[in-house]
Amino acid sequence: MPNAFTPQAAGDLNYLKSLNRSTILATVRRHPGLSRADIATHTGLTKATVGGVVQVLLARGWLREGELHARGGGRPGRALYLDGSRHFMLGTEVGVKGLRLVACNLQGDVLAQQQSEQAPTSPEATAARLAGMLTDLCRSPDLQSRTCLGLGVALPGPVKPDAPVLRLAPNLGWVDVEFLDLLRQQSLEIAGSWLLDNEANAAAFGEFYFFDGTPPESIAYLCASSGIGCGVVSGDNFPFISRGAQGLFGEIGHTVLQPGGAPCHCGNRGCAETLVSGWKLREQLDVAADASLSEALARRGDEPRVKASLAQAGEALGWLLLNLHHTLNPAMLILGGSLTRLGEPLIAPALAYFEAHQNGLLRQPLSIPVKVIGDSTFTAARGAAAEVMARAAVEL
Amino acid sequence: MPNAFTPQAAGDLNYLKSLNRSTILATVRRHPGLSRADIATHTGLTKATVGGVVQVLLARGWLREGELHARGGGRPGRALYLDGSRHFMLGTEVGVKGLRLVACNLQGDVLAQQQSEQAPTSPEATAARLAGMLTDLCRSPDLQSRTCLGLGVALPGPVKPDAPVLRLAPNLGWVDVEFLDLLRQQSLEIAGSWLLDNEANAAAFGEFYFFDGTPPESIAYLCASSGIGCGVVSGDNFPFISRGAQGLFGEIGHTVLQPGGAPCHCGNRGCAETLVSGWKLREQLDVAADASLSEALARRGDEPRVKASLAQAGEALGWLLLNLHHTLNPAMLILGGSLTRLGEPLIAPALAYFEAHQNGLLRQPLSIPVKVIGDSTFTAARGAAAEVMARAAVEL
DNA sequence: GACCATTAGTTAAGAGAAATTACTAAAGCC
DNA sequence: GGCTTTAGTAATTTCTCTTAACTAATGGTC
Repeated sequence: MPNAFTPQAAGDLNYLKSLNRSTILATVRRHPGLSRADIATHTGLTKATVGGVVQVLLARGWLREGELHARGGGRPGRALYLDGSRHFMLGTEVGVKGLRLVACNLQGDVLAQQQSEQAPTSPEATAARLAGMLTDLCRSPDLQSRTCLGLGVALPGPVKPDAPVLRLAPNLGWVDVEFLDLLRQQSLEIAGSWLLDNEANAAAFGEFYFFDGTPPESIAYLCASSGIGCGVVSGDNFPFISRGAQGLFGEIGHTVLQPGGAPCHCGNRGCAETLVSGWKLREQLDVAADASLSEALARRGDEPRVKASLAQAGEALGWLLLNLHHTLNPAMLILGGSLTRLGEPLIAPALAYFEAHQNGLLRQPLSIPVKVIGDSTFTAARGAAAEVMARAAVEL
Repeated sequence: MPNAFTPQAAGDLNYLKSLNRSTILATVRRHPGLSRADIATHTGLTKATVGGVVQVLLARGWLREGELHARGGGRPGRALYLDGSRHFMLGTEVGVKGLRLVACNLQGDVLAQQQSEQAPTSPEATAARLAGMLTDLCRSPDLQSRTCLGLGVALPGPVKPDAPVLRLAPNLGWVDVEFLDLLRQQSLEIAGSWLLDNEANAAAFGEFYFFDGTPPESIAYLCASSGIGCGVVSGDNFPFISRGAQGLFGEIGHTVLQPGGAPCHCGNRGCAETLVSGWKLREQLDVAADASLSEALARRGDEPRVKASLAQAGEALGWLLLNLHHTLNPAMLILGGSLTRLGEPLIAPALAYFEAHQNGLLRQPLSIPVKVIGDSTFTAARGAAAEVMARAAVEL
């Protein structure tokens, strides 16, 4: 797929340097413990080049040297790891139901987290509240000795592909919000670069960037909560987020599955969200907007009506997974969002539908793995932090 | 979206040079008649760099100098154009109904074309037949004074993303065919690099690469013929084809629109192809496999059954366009493939459906242009030739 | 018509990055 | 201890882009 990190106009030597630095960093990220020599063979760069870049990264606290490991004869190589002790990135998610904040180190470990279950109101008030929580979070003892690389904000709606502007968050009622500017007016003292992204994109990016082990060629993260969104990330050394012309890539909640079906808030009928989404389940099962959907349905799990609704919604979710796969063909599907907390009654039929229908395109099993994140409370926030790290690596 | 031209492992100076050369070439391609100075301001490169690259491109016959154009005072700039007279690329499409061949110059003009309406049989026999036709085509007088940059072959099925192997062409009955190897055994004398791609990808690439005027940020080409496929191309200077993990990106013909609907040859039920596709229309309207669908239906255009079928299929096509848009958000949609020859009875309802439903995601008109290619006989073949040119530009 | 301002394009020198080569460092093996 | 092997560094070379100076060509002005 495309590449996140292509020079807009043309390339100078600076770009080349940045490219190689990011490549080396990505190699260590994916294969912790490699030596300089390993990196050289792995990336195709020469020992000398790798050595130079590694020196810079060590000096800046992005890498640390580990133990020696001998391999038969010869001088043993010095293992290299991401240094998780010198920096941190802030990530936040402004969700329909509340705010989530995390601070991560370079390895993706969460150093501190915080959440508020109070639903956002206006953009301005939310920015003020978020600023307060961020200030609190930054007081965590574990962060004091570290350098901040920046702040990422995830929002539940499409974001302009070329500017940090939220275009529309239907479930918040926000339109064309330049949220970072509102935050800046709060005179926050947060160093580094700030960025804004859609929650599904951020979550997808985080799952890809901080993947345990060698990440797949690409992933699609399906975010099922109040609405249904999807983020796609791919790319070897520069994870790339597919955004589309207007930032609407992955707005699969409004793909039409039943022409003439139930009306959707987008104006059409029979959108995917009218079959499976938080707002639809609440409507169908009479759960109040301020109550927790998962708790309410857990209590009422034995009601036939609840069972049937969840099974039906689950099947629709599987249907969406299938169409997503046949359209984007990601190497891995990840299912997250608050709806995964509804558990087996929803997830099992979704996976069953997908498993039963995914083959056929090549007349052989495709076996695309589907990973379900049971608790994705901080997934998008952590992903926003990952985006900050990726940008910092380029600008280093 | 991602970027076609990212170094797999790491970047050397060679890569940088190639990057800038391609950028400059892309600038001339998109804005014929620019001077060196214009290119410099346009790309951000310096006059010196541009001058050097242009000299090389002139020497190799990729560019030609045109007239002077004065702009007020000062020395007038020398217009630069792609040189359409020194090279050519060969492109072929192995279609379900026959073979199509074109030779293009650097500007995308078709210098020679040829087609055979005889359906392909085995891969080996088809390679032999194609080789003969290619040899014929290369005898065209207009090609004699030119250098061949290579050969591109488009096939109706998914191709491995990292190797020139056709994985499956259901409508040809081919499985895992290394078609370029079969062609090589024909001892063809065609210089340059050879490549293989899916027909929708090739067509999409060609429409993007040889776009008249400044191309949109990205395009999705929906190919409606025997089956339904889709190709997506994006990227500024290095048009990138989205391929997915297994080369199945854009296999939207098998997205499920009606669970439990009519059976599809892929094994599932209710795939998009069961609602709109060449094979479905033939089945529905009793058109023999060896007859021309468009001619048969043109004759029978007044039958209510034909009208109803086409209207229904057209609406399904619009539905597909809509879901494609909401999933990929391309800046432009192009509708091609042999089914567009069925004309208004099919196309009008498709466009009407799309127009009526495309808005809503941002609460404002999205106005994604939809371009219909009435006769796309040589579109995929020309696109394959475009891919050859793009590769040659990188390897130059 | 000489001169100047302005823009286009080339040439030459300088800076930066990676490749090549040669070297030092540190281990195992004999 | 010496040899072999591999890791990492240092010096040199090569390549590319940039900077700056220069030449080229035009229009405008006195």
